Amino acid sequence: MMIQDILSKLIMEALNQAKLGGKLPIDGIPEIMLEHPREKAHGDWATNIALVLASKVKMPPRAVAQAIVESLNDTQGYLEKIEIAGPGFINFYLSSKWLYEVLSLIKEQGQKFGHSKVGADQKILIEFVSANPVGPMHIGHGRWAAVGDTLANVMSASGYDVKREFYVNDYGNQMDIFAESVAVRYAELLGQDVPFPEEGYRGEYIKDIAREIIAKEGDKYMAISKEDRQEIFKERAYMQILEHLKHTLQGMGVAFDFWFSERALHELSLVKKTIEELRKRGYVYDSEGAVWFKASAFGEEKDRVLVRANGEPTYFAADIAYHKNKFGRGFDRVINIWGADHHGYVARMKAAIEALGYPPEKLEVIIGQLVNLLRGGEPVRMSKRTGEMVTLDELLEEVGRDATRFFFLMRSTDSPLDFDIELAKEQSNENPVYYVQYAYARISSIIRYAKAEGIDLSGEINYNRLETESELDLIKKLAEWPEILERVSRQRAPHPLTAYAQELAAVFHYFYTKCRVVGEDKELSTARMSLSEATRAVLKSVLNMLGVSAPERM
RNA sequence: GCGCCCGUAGCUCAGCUGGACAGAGCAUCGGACUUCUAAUCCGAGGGUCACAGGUUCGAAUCCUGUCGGGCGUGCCA
Repeated sequence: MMIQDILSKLIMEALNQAKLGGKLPIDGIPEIMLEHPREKAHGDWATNIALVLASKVKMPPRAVAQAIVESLNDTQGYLEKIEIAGPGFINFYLSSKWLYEVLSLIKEQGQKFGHSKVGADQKILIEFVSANPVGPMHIGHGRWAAVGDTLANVMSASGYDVKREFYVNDYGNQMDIFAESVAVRYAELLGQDVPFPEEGYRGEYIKDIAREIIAKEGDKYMAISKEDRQEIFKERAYMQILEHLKHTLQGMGVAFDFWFSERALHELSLVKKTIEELRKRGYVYDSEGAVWFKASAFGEEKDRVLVRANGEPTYFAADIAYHKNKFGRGFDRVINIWGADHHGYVARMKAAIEALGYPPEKLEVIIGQLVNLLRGGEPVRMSKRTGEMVTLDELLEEVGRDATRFFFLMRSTDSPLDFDIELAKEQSNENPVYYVQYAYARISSIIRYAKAEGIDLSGEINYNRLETESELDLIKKLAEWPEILERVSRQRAPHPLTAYAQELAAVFHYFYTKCRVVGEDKELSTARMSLSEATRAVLKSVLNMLGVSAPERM
């Protein structure tokens, strides 16, 4: 049971007690809000309950607070002190007894500390990245890879049953253009003069694919028809890109549970069937030779095309079928991570889901703002037209996985991210990744030393020897970890993790300068060693969630 | 035009369902290594929370409007 729950239960009991004693004429009990005060001088936890109740019971807030405090009965001795402060806040100061219990809990649970069952085994599907299989991943994909993977890590720790999925858009027009691009480069390399398609993919990698075909099989494909050539090249190039995507994701430390092919939807007629179902439900009509979805029935500004006049279904139609399939697979919630350039698509997708009879809130879409790549403060230009861009592979190569992931996870997804390559590469104090990793390496070093000096934690540990401010602050920071995990899960936003990692590292570094772990006093050394071990376990958990390595030495 | 996101210290950004004198990192300035990792620590300066109204006992946070930036507004994906 987390300390908030304990406190909130105590307050609730106090309210009932005060009511029975005639001190507070309340009807119901409002939700009890507890927070960490900004100021350390205001205690470890505070509640505004008296301020909330004051107007209802027509009493001055401080008098309400007084009545509550008088009725509060801390039987377990978790509280050191309770104060009424300011306009009527009640401030709680935790006793070290509770802090020591946190330490023994961490010792017992190790890296499982902070894990919970708030997710209640709800089945969650997180779909992210889903880069088109027509080229290498770009920087923006990297952000979604990091965010999606870390969110999945945290939600799993919070008791959700989470699966990661990559939707492969391996169908339709873009694949044809992709194939044509390869075919044209192939012909070009063999000395033919053919015009490059207007919308073609101009990246150098297209030429590489063509070169490889030539190297392996020469010019034999010039003998067959253009159509056959493109069909063969499409499959080859697709497979190659898909392998490449998997390789890049591996470099990011991301492993998907499922790779879902758009083609499969079409091959199994699921797109057609979904449109038919929508039609049966009365949300489809024909007009101007096309088939339309009545999005306007769900408050959308206009209706959307499902099947074009040329008979080809739209991407949207396939995506509806895809989402129907997701729910059909039994997921309670479906989370999609999309770039801001797709946000106009959210409402219509939700409309479609509603039209199919699913509650639209079962689909959660995280809209992430885009990434700006900088190098030493200067924007790096990228152009889809010329195919000139910095790929995620290059970034990983240059910056490394740890810094890449950490930087991608540092900001709220609501904020556009400035990713400065030079900064991320810098192995200096400007770089928060190393700051956190250094703390980990430092703890590891201390623990190695302590073990060598014969300190061991197998016997009784007298936690009450930990009594200075820097020690207690460190324990309090460790105690926050479950709150962070819960918050990240609830808000579906991983960026508090990096902030916490930095805070925990900072509190540890401070403890390190104030307290010597290994010393003459065996009992004290053991207690501090145990505190170090606890910090190491939690820091390791944080880094694991982030997908950043925890080096034993630096 | 309309929709979504954003506007907080010199820079990059936190600020959870409104709460007590607005936070962090970097940068700047000044200190700390005979002791378990100085990739560290301590201290200082630095803000009309874009602007104007409103709701509230209380607003960076909620509502309305204005200005500024990003993205979107396809029978593209």
